[in-house]
Amino acid sequence: MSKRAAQNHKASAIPKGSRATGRVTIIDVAAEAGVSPMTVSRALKTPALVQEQSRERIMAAIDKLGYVPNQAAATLASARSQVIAVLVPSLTNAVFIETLSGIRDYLAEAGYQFLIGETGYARDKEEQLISTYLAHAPAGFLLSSSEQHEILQSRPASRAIPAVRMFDLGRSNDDFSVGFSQTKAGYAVARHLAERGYKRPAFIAAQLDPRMMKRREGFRKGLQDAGIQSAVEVLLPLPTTVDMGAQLLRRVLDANPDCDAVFCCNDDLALGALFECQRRGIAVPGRMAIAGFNDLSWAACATPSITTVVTPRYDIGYKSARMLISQLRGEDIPKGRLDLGFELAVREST
Amino acid sequence: MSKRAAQNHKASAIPKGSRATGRVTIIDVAAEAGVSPMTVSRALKTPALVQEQSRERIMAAIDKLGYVPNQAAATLASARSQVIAVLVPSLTNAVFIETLSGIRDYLAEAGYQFLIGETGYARDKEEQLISTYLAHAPAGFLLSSSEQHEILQSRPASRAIPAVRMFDLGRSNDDFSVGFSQTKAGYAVARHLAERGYKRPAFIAAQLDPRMMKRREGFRKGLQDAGIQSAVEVLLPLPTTVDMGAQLLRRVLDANPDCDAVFCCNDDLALGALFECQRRGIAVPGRMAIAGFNDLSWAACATPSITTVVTPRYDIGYKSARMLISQLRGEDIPKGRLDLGFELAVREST
DNA sequence: CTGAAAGCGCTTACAG
DNA sequence: CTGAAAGCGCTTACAG
Repeated sequence: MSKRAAQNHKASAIPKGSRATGRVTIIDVAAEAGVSPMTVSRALKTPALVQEQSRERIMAAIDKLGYVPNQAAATLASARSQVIAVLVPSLTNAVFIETLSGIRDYLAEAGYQFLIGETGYARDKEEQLISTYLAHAPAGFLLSSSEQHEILQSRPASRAIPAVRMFDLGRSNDDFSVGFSQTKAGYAVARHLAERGYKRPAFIAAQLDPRMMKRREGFRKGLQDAGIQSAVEVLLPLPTTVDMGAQLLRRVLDANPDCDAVFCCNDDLALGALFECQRRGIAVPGRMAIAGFNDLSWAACATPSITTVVTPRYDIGYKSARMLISQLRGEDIPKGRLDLGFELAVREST
Repeated sequence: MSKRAAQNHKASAIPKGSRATGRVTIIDVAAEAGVSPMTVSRALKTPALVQEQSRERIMAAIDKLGYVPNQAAATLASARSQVIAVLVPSLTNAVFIETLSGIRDYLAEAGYQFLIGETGYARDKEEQLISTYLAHAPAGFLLSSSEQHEILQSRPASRAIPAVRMFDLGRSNDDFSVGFSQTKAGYAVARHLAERGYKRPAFIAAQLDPRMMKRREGFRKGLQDAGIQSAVEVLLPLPTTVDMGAQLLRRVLDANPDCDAVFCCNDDLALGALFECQRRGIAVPGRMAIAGFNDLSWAACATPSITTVVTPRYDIGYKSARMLISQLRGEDIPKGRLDLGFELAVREST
């Protein structure tokens, strides 16, 4: 039994000047199992390289002593950590939460932890978070905007940290991204409303991030291609809430009472718009059609049920994480965009 | 300029057998500033102990070289990390997300990072996560159940890791907890319904965790004290969704058509119940009153607006983190429970 | 399949 | 206010 292991059993004198932490180390396990520390390390990381008999004795020693590996030491020695830094715009938005669930599920399988940063849709905040996280030597980054990507890629090649961009697809195939086309999704909603015969559709949005702007762009183009003129657009650079949806609908009606449909750039706004219609006795969809975005849990069971764009947000998280870990493992995966697509769920509200 | 710093400027030959990472270290900064590494370390951690002139030269060197501290090395050397492990039951529940926002805000101010674990309301999952996180030598834990607390406290005193329990209050003053009384909140809802004159209130719940059971217990007691008999209780051990609220309401009506009010153990269920009433043409609150729990964003602006219990979930996160950091800093804070209370928001639905 | 030596980049514990 | 030495607990890079 090693000196340190002994400390765990009887209060032996701590050597003068010692910094002993009392922690069980790989050295204690090695002594207990009668092998070298190096073999213990191998038994943990690459068991196939260790003789079965040694492996068994090592595992028994680990159990007996209650050994817990010290990640800080491993990270320092290998210059690689098992931590992935994830940056999302908001933590109060169900969409990103589900993406985090996907990330978590994949990383848990793969044996990684993750740090979550919330950028608040602000670029300087993003940069600050990246600096902070670099100190943790993360193995990789999962990001939700393109600028950060560039920051990481500008590092010297030897120190490059892999990154995958989520939600939106990169413009080129030069980097890794997983998502779907926001523009096409907006376009699809416009075409659907046109086909249903709505003449004066409005667009409302809050939390004006680049993705919202792409949905709007696609929506405009769709209306244009259908020969329809948008009734009105109301955009507010404030956080998205259900109540905000009610407010925006009021503004739409004030500005253009002829409006007969509204594309809400997310389901929170759509729910608020629906409640506002109910409050005013406006029939949905008879007098006003409502379309949302994301298919959050209430969209399908609202009265009336809400037409919305079903987005693959869980999958975006899961597959972004998978793409990142593949890179880390040096697997030969093609660079480029993974387009997971979207679906338009047509329901009662349109 | 040190050997390593030089490497960053010109591709000097890498010594045979070297493990140089190419990273700028505290040694490079020290050389650049003309002080010892120890002084650089002090300038970063305890600037007050370093002469202003040295400090300025050090900061200039840090800027010039682009030094980023290596947390793994710091953690290994000091046996303390700047990471807090947070365990919450679910990441798809807005309640816990807002709690995480509070935690994040306080920890960001205090210079800590955090790892988030999702227990899925399962005890074995909790224990497994604690083991995993212990390998990261977290400075402390923020937990949401009591069992884990005991696991951590059973460690030898010298290696004890501080923990604070969130949401629910501890039974005694022996440990740290921040939350409110779930039982009293349930009680308050019952008394409110009784005062409004409802005769046959039902209770519905999903995701049956201990907190739900306490709300139910309080609700029962409140009805009893008001001399009212509950119409029926429907509990399902499945995840909470809006649609589940609609299903549960249907079951209540099937089992007891006389029911005139329902206490939904959270707002997701309440929203689903409201939609189901609208679908069936059941007047709310005329024929059926609905009360929820948590005051999520839609409760106040639904049609009709939903009576609910306003819970201090952001504050629970913020103040739990504050309590934990106080402990870490060795500040003299009294052990015990911090009761943040709750509020009953009486609205149109009751 | 296994091990001895050196090193990762910090901080501790002294000593001045 | 400052610094030289040792050590935190692992993994790398060899060598067998």
